Amino acid sequence: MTSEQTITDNLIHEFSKTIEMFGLSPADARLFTTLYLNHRPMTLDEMSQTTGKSKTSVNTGIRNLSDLNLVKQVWKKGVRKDLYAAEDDLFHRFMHMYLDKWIGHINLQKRSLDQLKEHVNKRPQGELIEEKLAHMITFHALIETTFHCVKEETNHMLVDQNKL
Amino acid sequence: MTSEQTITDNLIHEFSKTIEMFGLSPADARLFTTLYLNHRPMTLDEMSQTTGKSKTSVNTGIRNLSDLNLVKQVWKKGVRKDLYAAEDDLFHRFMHMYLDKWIGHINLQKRSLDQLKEHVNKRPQGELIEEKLAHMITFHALIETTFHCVKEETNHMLVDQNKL
DNA sequence: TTTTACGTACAGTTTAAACTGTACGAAACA
DNA sequence: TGTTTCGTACAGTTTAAACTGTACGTAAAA
Repeated sequence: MTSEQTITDNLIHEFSKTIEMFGLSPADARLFTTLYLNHRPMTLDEMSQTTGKSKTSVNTGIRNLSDLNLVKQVWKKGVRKDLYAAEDDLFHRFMHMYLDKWIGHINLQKRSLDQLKEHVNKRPQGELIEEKLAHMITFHALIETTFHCVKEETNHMLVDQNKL
Repeated sequence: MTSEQTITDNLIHEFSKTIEMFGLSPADARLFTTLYLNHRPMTLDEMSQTTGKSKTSVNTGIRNLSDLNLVKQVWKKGVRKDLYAAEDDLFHRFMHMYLDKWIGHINLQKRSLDQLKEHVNKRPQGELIEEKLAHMITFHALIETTFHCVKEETNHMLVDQNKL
């Protein structure tokens, strides 16, 4: 019983570190893992008790995870409290969340840099800055094509029939 | 003059956000960008003055960036102070730094999860956990192959002759 | 309708990270 | 040799993030 608990704790601890790699805070990562390892949907109170955090913390954590489409709300007849569950298909969900974050950022930056380029063009002096700016733009372009490639690949990537 | 300064400031601000995407702290990202946009190597004191941070902060920041191989120390005859410069070839450097972080992490986790699997195997009860654990392992495997693919691709990716 | 139970907004608190100033050891200069 | 100038270790401070408890609005139950 006790060592069973320790194994689960270890599992939560380890897996959360991987979730953190996708840009989630330690707390949110831990919350997600808790939800994922639980065999059925959980209420805010249950999560609060399991994670040892306040209900408010859990609430904001769940909102973060929902915004990232990593968690879904679940309805069960006769249950008044909100129920939440981790989404299946971990790999595709996380990858898409991640890649979209990257691609979205790069798109923003492309616009910002182009705009700055306009301003730099109009002044005579800026050869040095201008050169760097060009490098920065190609830098972003390279990142963009890389992540678009990854997105393509992961889209075509087969996952076993259990939906992971 | 003043608007020239604002343009550079904007540039630093924007580009730092991209650097942060690679997992660097805002402060470290800003420091790197400052160094990158400067046309020549800088001393700790110069960076301290330019970023408005204390020398100690700059020092630890530089150490972080050096550990990630994003910054190099430069020697110049007759100059006593340490000089630092941003590495060229931004794209490959950052990508490798990033991919290595991911791949290193996944390798660690593979070992941890395998080890946990051993323990789970030995107890009768754990069908549920066992199933999840299997999913987690394939999850890591998928991530691994993905990032190995990316590494292959970026290795073969050509960058213009200016070395970016 | 009144009562109860839930989710969430908000203000205040705790905790962790970032940062600073002083002080010290080592290397360059005289 | 003594003196100066640098980099960095360390303790203390500031700042930002995470977290909590109360209090309120809303919807279900009685």
